[in-house]
Amino acid sequence: MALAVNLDHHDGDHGGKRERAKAANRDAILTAARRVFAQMGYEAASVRDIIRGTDLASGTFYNYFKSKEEVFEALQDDIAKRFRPLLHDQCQRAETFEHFVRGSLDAYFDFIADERVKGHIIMDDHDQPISVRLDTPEMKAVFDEVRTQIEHAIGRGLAPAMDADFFAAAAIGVAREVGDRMLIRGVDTASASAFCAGFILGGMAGAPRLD
Amino acid sequence: MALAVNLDHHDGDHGGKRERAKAANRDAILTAARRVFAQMGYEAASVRDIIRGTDLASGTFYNYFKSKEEVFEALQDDIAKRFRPLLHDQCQRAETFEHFVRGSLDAYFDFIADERVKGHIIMDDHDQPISVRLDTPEMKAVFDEVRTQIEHAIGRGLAPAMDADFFAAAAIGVAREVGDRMLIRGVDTASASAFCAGFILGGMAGAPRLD
Amino acid sequence: MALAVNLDHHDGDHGGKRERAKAANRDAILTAARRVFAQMGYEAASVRDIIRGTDLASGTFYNYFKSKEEVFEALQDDIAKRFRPLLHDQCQRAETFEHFVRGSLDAYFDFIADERVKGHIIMDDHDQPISVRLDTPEMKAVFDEVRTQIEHAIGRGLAPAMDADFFAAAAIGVAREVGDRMLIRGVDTASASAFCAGFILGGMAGAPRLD
Amino acid sequence: MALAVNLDHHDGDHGGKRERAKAANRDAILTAARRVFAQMGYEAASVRDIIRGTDLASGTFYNYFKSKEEVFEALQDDIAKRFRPLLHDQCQRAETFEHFVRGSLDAYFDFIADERVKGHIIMDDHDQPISVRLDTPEMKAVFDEVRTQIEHAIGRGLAPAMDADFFAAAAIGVAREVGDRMLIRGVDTASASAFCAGFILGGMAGAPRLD
DNA sequence: AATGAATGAGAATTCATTCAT
DNA sequence: AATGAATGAATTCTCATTCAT
Repeated sequence: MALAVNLDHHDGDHGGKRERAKAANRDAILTAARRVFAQMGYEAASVRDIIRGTDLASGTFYNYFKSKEEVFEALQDDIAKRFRPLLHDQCQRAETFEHFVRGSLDAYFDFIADERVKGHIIMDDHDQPISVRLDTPEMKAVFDEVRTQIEHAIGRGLAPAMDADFFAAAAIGVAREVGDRMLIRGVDTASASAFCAGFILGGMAGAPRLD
Repeated sequence: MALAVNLDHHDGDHGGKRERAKAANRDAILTAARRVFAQMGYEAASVRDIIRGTDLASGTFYNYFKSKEEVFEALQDDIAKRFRPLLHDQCQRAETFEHFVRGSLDAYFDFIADERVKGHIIMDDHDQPISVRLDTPEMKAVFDEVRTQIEHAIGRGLAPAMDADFFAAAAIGVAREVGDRMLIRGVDTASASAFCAGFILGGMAGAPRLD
Repeated sequence: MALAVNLDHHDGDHGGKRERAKAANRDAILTAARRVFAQMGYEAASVRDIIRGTDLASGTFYNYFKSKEEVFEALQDDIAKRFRPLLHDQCQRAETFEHFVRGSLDAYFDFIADERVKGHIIMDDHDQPISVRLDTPEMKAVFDEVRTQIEHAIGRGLAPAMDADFFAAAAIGVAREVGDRMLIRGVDTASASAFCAGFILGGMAGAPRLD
Repeated sequence: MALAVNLDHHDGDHGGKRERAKAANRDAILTAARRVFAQMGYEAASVRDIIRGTDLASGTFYNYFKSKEEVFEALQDDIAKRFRPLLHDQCQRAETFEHFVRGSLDAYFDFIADERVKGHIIMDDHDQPISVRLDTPEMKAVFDEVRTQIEHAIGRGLAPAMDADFFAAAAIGVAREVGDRMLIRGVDTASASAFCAGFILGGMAGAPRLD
């Protein structure tokens, strides 16, 4: 009689080959999707484009994601998970609004430079960097995060009484466009961040007050 | 059904009906394209969608444009032609950089408000305004125009010695994002323009100098 | 000056090549669908199977029908249009229920024999006739028609007081199964019809009365 | 997840757990298949649908059956095994053809009512009963069984000299269609059976004689 | 020049089946 | 024997583009 505990070896095989293969495939899809979205933009990209960027068969995509949208969301989560702590740290330490702004900008520019280094920002046919796509899950997630933090900071009274909504929009606009320029001109996070910080803090001083 | 302008077949009157019909058909396509791009976005829109928004037959499209891309470019030209004079007037009159900035912003916000009034900005399912699509030929053309003028102005020495490229990027970023917000919150060009002017001029003051 | 009435030659070109080609294509699709449904059954058949049975390109199917369902309905209409007059004539002339039954059965067996002669009933690999498929648009339409007429006749009091619903079901069941058998054994409409008439009229006599 | 019956791996006990587990898995597949076929119809059902209705993994299906077709056949056998004794009992006891007919019809209507009670007959979206699917292994098997018995009975001379083939077809047609109606109207096996018995016996009397 | 049907490549998705574990 | 991920063929449908009329 079999008294040995019957370990069902098929169950939670978390360190096994199967599990590792699954994780690898999921990663392969996400990586391909990141590249494809960056190259073609989210709208233009098709599920086929994503799987073509992979060794996997077409049907395999659907073992992991139901649609392009779901990959998009997974990427957003991914980015948000990586960026949020960076930003959060900066915010925690900030005692003045200037610290907050500079810290956030440093986090942002470091993040996009890092993304690029990881190859997530792609060169075009003439070896020019394709500027960061605005319609990419990456950027959506980052900007949402930033907007939230800015509004939060303004809510805490770190900044003067002004139109918080417009202010957040303006600050994001500055960082986004300057970041874009920076990637085109060549990565120099320090000067880009410094420029933006000066601009945004100056802008804050110059913007109309609410009474 | 032949709803297209009906042509006589007997002559070659180049300044006559035929020419006018051609212009009318071209216009019909451009108008439909504008609406379709605004509603679905450039990527999602198909040539079919454009001709469906027209009384013309599908084949007729190709008598006027080779592809969706070509329509896009034609629209950009179109917009640029309408926006450039507005902007140019402002620039001509400007004696100080502040005048130039305020004038340009007024021109910009008036332009996007006007675009919206013309129905080019669409309400979504919940009757919320869909913010101006950034991936629209309209907006691409406008930003290019603005960038050119800003760089030109900085080149003429109207502004202090600073990173002109970053400055143009920052100013565009501010106008773009705040314009977007404004359309969501409700059109109020005066206050949006004032906010941006204050912000950008303040930003200029705060941004790092070049030595 | 062109005073001639400008006939738009693109409009209702009902006798032209275009129109003839359209009608021919539509017919080709319907014919192929008929064959495919008869061979594989409606459920098993795919749109691809239908277009493969045709010289047309895959996309062309969708110029004529939105789906397999729509072809099915077109075929049903088709059949109903051809069978209804036959049945109707029989019904008009019938003065007794027996006449009605015999006339309807004659019409039915003639119809299915005719369908078969037209090649709509297919031989299998061993050259055996594939019995008429019950799940074919043809047969659905015919049975609906028959059921309607039977219920109508019973409603007019041509038959004794009995369960009209069951009676119609029974009569259809007899005709359907015997027709099926006949096609397998070899077409002999006279004896099949005579058998069914005798059976159904006897069945009517033997079926329980309603009080 | 391993929900399948958990096997010991250490022995070859052919009458033991392993065998019982195998039978249980086979049963689980058959039960799921029965439900799925009844709900979606044989053609529309996929192997995936069947295994989804099971705790088993997809690959396990192929340890028991090679295809959907094989499950179909197994179900037919299954049904035939359950229905044949019922029908056989009736036949054994029958001393007259009338007894045989009534007994068989009772067996048939009891069988389909029973099938329905077991939940094998499904309600549609409007809570109307979906009539017994004719394309189900259940029904195929039942009709084959009935046909065999009828032909056998006629062969034994219990009925007058008539076209046995057509007679069997007619009787089956009546039972099938009336059974279908009954399920739609509401189960009342006694009256459905009585109607069919009267109809078929009357039909037999009325059908043309062979000389 | 305008028409609109035909074309066939391509996209999203599902599914039967295999096979390493 | 059971598992379930991977596979790639098959299916439905759309679309840009061509071309005979």
